[in-house]
Amino acid sequence: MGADLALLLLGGFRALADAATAELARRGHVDFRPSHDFAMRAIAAGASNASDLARRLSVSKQAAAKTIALLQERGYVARADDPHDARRKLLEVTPLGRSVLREGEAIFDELRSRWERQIGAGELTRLETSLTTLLGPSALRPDESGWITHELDEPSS
Amino acid sequence: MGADLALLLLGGFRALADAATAELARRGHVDFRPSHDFAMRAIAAGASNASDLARRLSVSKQAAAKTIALLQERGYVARADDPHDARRKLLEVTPLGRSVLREGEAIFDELRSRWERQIGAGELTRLETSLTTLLGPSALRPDESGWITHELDEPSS
DNA sequence: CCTTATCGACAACCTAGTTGTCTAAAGGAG
DNA sequence: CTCCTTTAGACAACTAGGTTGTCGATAAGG
Repeated sequence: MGADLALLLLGGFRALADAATAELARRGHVDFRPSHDFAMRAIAAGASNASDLARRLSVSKQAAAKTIALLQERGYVARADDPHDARRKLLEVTPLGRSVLREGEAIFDELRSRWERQIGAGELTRLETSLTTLLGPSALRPDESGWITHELDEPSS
Repeated sequence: MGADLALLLLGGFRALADAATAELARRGHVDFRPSHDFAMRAIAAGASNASDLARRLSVSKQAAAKTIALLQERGYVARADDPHDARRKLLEVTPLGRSVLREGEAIFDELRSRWERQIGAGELTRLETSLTTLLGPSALRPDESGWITHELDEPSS
């Protein structure tokens, strides 16, 4: 049935995202969600102020500002005055921010390896190839292609 | 990279869910989201009151009550007094509710066929088999296995 | 009969968004 | 150099979809 396909895809994402969130929490990054990761990556990739970040994430400036405030509060990004434009506040990823990004990548890689061991490297590559064909390569660039997720709930975990 | 896998799965779900939501809207069911569908199916499957629905969806009674209020307001479910228990309000799926469920199924089936034409029936079955292996069969029963999604955003669409 | 459990409603709050309004600063046209 | 427009970011007020805690009414069991 068609709906089952959607459920499988969602279930797959949630399994990975929940496991990653839980593992990050275990390592001290409590409540660091996928959307925070997206935002951090956009900042690391060059979004140097709130308005720019908003554009890259395709959300309102206000939503971006709230995310920045949260990331700043937790020490993942820092804001400084822009010497060339008094309106702007320059965004910067802190060492803590860089470490959470690195750890996030490592965790996802580890989760992928786990799946590889379960169904085989070939089968997993095949799955990725199929999905890439279906979605187009733009699916991998959320911060440039104009979609962003709402947060997915933490289950009982 | 591991994170890409997660993005592909999320992208796949979103592609299906957004297309289905848009198509339902086109057919007159405006703002009918996946979570409404989950709730309706749980009711159709026997959740006959708010507390029961809450348990099946693994959310609080209050969250279930809000969803019911919305579905009732739009005419998808009806509530009547329970003759055997004055505390309960019996939930019932209206003809309109049944029709939206039928249409939802048909739309998802059609979307799946479209994917089948793109990558081939064998490849799609393979993808579903892999995901089922990875997630276990419980992934297909969201209303019984204890997870529910937050809503996913409508993108620019 | 009385205690305990359950149903559904209420108020208050959280998170992650939205739009609209506003000030201050930047920058281009004349 | 001065206007006019654009931009950055902050504020308030709102929405959706959740949460917890409280409460009154009803049901059910010792």
